[in-house]
Amino acid sequence: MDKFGSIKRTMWCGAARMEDVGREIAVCGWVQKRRDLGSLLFIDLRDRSGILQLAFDDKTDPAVFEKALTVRSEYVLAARGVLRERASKNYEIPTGEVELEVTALQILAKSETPPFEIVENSDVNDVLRLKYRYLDLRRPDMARMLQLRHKVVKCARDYFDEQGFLEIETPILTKSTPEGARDYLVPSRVHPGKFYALPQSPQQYKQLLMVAGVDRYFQIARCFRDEDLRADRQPEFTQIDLEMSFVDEDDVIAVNEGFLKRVFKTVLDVDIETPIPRMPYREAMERFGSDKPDLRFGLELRDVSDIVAGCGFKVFSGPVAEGGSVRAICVPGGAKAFARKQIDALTDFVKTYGAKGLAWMRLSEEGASSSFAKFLTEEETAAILKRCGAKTGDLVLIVGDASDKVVFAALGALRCEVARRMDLIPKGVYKLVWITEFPMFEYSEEEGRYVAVHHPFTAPMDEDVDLIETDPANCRAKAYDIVLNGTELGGGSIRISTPEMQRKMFRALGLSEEDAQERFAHLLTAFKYGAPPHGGLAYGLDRLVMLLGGAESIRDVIAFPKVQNASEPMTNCPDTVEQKQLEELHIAVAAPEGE
RNA sequence: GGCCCAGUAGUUCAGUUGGUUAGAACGCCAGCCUGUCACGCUGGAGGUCGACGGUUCGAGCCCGUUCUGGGUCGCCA
Repeated sequence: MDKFGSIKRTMWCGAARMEDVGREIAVCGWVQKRRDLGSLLFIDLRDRSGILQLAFDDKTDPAVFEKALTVRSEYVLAARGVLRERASKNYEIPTGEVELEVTALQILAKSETPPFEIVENSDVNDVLRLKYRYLDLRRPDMARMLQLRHKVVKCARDYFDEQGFLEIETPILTKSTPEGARDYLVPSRVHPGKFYALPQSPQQYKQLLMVAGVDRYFQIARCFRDEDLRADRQPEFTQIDLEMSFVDEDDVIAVNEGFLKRVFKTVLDVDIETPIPRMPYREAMERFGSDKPDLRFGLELRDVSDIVAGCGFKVFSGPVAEGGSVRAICVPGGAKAFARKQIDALTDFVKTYGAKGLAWMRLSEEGASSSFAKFLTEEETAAILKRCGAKTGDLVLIVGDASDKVVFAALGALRCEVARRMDLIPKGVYKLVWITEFPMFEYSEEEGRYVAVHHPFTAPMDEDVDLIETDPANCRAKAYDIVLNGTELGGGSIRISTPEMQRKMFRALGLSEEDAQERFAHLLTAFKYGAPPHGGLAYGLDRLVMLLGGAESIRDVIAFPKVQNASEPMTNCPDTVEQKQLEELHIAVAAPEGE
């Protein structure tokens, strides 16, 4: 092993080009590959920028050649020499026309054979990758993803700085205000029996910053939610969080359209059209069965409740009578694409969303077949087909349920599933949409009360203020989500900024005056001293990077992510702690079940 | 908490109806090779078939339990 020092890097591996030929350069990196041709030896040296071929010849310098022969995969090298044009070129890689004729070589570290090959697009299983994440991150696609993430964050800092925003850090140790997701708790040593909570978002702090006169705040904010993981959900994640004073919805949306335009141009060189279209929540649900509609394809929902309300088929008339609905999607060309077996699979699919079943009609060239036509009159069937715009060759899929929520969930998901199966989703297309006019409240069967759809600091729409008390279910909020290709990228709202309205809101949520005071005294008190009208938005940075980078999982854009049971295979956390630590924190741990 | 899927060499996988000594590719090791870049050629090492239990003359394969991971519903203001 050689001592580091005599060879200092002058160039990244991936930067060498024809115009550098003849220069003496030095590079550092890891051995990607060694090709031994006898008295000729090539080593591909890799750093985060790319790969450069090192060339060794036993006649030119036998000592350097002998040393190069001992090198293995993932050894760390420093190499100096003169860059030269290759005798035979490789046009597949950016540095493929040149190579380094090495005259000085240092082996800075040896390496055992890694547990998996460090190559692009490897499909090694996730746990192994995460256990050796530092090796996984050497892979060019992963290195690129980290660089892309940096670019997005830098773009956010640059843009919001230009727009007059101040970046301000808010606490990680905060007060638990149980409304929404489960909190991660941190025990206090100084206050026995008391706990901090890790922030689910900096929501209340950023509102207090508005009261403080900061006027425009942003933060790259780490957030924590103790809920089950998904492909696009991690227990700790990062928001681009911002808040503005003296603004209405249009102001917040305008600033953020500027940011989105910038980030798409900077990162992907894609021009997005502004203003970005807006769609009220109700319309999104009616047309797409989702508050995050994917607008890259059609397959819109059609309400056929009125047609089947009085029909003889209980599966259809029942839900309508019980206050629900019956809705359909028409799949052009679906009659051929979906045989009975595939339709059965779709039926199982909608059942996972609570639907009782899936009614269907195939309009094949050879004639129609259907799961429901025999229960309806010809006129009723014809009216359904007309409503859907169904033609020969199409497939009509129908879900009815006493709960609109179930119908929308099932058909909204089904529409995406069908589009995936029929390959209807165009590549390289970015469809952004603002979803607006969200409901303020949603009735929670579990809690037996109304809960905030967004959060309890969201302001109602001016024309719906009175509905908070008279008809909460129909009260709409000044809330908006930005949706990209069927994924919620971010969301925000105009906030309540008077103590009266905030109290009214807490009352509607079934929070007593005492409870509200206990949990939110800081906010209610602050509002007494002159809170400016304010509002903001937060992006899920990880999701944004995932979509921009074309990653399939949020794990691919986070340096050290957790696996599904919220543990981390590399450090093996969470883990037990010493009894002494527990005692200092005044914590007694019950023995795990079964011990 | 529910449902679905997967677990075989270092890695990615194949393994027929339950039947001899569990295979391939890549990787690894050794030898040869002067223009490779998925280098090539020759040879070699490498396996508790996730674990436990059961059925059977016999289990990688069938059954049960369990562990690990992935996806998903619930959950995620």
